[in-house]
Amino acid sequence: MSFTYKYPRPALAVDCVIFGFDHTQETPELQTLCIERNIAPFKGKWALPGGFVQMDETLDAAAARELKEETGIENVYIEQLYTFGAPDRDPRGRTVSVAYVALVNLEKHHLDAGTDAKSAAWFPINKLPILAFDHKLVVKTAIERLRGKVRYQPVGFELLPDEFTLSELQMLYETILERTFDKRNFRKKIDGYGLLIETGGMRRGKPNRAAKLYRFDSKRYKALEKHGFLFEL
Amino acid sequence: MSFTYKYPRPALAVDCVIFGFDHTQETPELQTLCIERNIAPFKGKWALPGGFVQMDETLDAAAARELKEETGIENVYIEQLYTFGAPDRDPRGRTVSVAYVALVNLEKHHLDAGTDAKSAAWFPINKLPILAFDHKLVVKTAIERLRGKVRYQPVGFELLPDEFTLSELQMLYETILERTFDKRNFRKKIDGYGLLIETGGMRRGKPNRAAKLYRFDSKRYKALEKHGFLFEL
DNA sequence: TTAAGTTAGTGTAAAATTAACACGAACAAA
DNA sequence: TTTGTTCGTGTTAATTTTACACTAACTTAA
Repeated sequence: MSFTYKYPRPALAVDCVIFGFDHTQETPELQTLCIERNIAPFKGKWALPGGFVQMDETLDAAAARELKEETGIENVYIEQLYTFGAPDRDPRGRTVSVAYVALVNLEKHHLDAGTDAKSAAWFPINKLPILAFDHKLVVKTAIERLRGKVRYQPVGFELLPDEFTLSELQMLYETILERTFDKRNFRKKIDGYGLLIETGGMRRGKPNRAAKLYRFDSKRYKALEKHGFLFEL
Repeated sequence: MSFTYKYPRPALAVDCVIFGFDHTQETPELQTLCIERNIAPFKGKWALPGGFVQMDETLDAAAARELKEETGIENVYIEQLYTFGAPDRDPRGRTVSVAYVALVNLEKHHLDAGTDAKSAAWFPINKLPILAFDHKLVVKTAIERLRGKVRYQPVGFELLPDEFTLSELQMLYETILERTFDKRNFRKKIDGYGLLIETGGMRRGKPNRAAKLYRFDSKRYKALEKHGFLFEL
């Protein structure tokens, strides 16, 4: 390969902020998956899963690969967040990191599925440990992005199981946005978008009235999206 | 410097989508500044201003530096957009580019101010020339970001001169969002935010009634922003 | 089997916001 | 002084958002 630009280059990494939500908890919290580093720098400290970009893969592919390698998670919603490039953010030398956000349902993604899972753990976003590098800033940026995004794009469903109840959906939004919604108004609004399909199933097992299960109609959303459809919560 | 990661690294560049708006035109269009490349690859083709990131500068600094070097523009609004990393996007070899968006007022930023200005030109976003690399995609992404952002954050003012009329402001929003607003409703809404200050000056010179000049109260906006203030158009 | 406890599911009315709409005032040029 | 053009201003109807309470359905324990 002939490349005219031969000056020193920063190393290029990807890091993933993985948001997990457990709809089975009474008072669920938004959680983030962290990895305990077993090499220097920051050996023994918690950090976001991530690693270096290879020469022949896209950034998205690198993020998906690292996600799978370090946590066992794959086939989930993932999108680019922001690129962090402070010259001193990695003590080993100049490293620029393209951060990604992934959304998963906690029930589906048990940690024991991961290759390297012993050193991984979920932390509620309000009780994060001290993180390596500038990962605290990365998580903060990711939370802001999620809060902004969830209001005008129906990505919240990515945090729920395929089938969910309306109460679970409401709880999810209340958790992310740190506010409450009126139950009837919330249902009216969601109903108005026509994006949920009753599956016919019911959520049973708790000592109260069973709740109908729904799934998100992503086909219909994609069709509407093209014609300038606006989701807003 | 001891750096444990010694594998091949992508080159790292920054590119700038500079949006310019000329409020003096009768039917203004949003424009983008392009540079005619004088080196291979894509020699003689139009491209976004940009260049490689140096080892000791932040990404923001690299974007600001390239902006100044290639266009003479400095001290303007600039923010990171997205990072493009398709393996084949640069024929010289793997190059990842962190794209930025800058907003300027066309009247203020004449091209002759730039060092290298002879090869730079503004193009209306609907009449862009064929662009080098994946810069068409970069511009498309930038337009989408601008359209989304302008509606819930008062960044539009960056495209106007310091003092502007309400009609100019309305025309700006109509141009960006490709829709019209009712004059009285638009003014009512803008007025409601209390973010404009009458400067006392008037825009004269046209054969019609003179218009009051305003400036954006960025101090007040910053103060309100902290307490969860919402701008929305 | 029945009672107690808990969450699911549903409608209406008031308040707030948004949308529609027209004309006299002010200025420059002819 | 007339003409052409943009500036600046309120009200009403329509729509959207908010506030609010009870019965239904299920499980568990008595």
